[in-house]
Amino acid sequence: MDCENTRLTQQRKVVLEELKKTTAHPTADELYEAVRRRLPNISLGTVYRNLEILSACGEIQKLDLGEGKKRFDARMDPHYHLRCTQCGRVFDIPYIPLDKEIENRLQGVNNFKVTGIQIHFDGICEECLSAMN
Amino acid sequence: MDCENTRLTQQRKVVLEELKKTTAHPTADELYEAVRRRLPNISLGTVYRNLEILSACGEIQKLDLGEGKKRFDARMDPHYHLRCTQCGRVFDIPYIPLDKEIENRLQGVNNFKVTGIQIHFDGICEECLSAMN
DNA sequence: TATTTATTAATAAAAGTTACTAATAAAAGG
DNA sequence: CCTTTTATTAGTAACTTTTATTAATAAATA
Repeated sequence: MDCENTRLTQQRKVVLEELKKTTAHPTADELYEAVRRRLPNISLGTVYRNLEILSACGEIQKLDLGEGKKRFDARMDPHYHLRCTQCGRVFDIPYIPLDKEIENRLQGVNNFKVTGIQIHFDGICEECLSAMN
Repeated sequence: MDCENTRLTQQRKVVLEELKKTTAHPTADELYEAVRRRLPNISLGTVYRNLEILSACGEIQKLDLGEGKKRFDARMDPHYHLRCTQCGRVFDIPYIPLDKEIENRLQGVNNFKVTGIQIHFDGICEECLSAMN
């Protein structure tokens, strides 16, 4: 991906701005709805393409939590994600340095070159927990 | 899911048998191709439905490695998966008890009840590594 | 054997995502 | 500036994976 010859168009700017506004880890479609309030003529394909470019260029993160659709996150510092199996919302989990440790423990057990470790959590959020009582 | 009133039909039996034959972690479509050699009239929907039932009843595992499609695994003892980013194949990685440790380290940092930890690895397999030299 | 109920093949439809195309807008060159 | 080049856009079609529908069939039960 050629990130140099990329133009910060109005559409791309608004997609990035709207994603930065939220911590809800929206899907492409949810973000499309938000962006549409500012750019009513934007098309869903444009949102998809810009999310793709932004994540390829390291401006945002593309998440796959096993839901059959992708989510997006403008927060780029190390942290994990937990998906509430009750309400479906996705929350941030503070980073603890698991990756390094896992990588160390993985040395020697196989003949692969490990280049990435994907970790996420399923669980029940605070709100759903208290609603169960 | 009601696993008691379930019938071991010919179709379901062959789907399970074919999945048990392989360590390739096939997709529904790949398994459909394999099953079709024994049951030429089976339909893709039947394969999908039986994979769903078998995994809901704990006979097999449904995997999501972030490819936009699911994979299936008849191996049910604890182990991890690594996807080769070069050739796309999925390999088994011996289990090391990370889950318990992670769960412990996660206590207290948040207000969620963690019910599941999803881990998988990206990397380059032995074959692709040696092909690079 | 009759009856109930799970399952099937075939097909359509849904959901998420990507590809295509002519028109437009941003950057670069003169 | 004005022209030319090139990235990007809206609109739409198409694609991939998966789920739902339906009438027919097969397995279990009575």
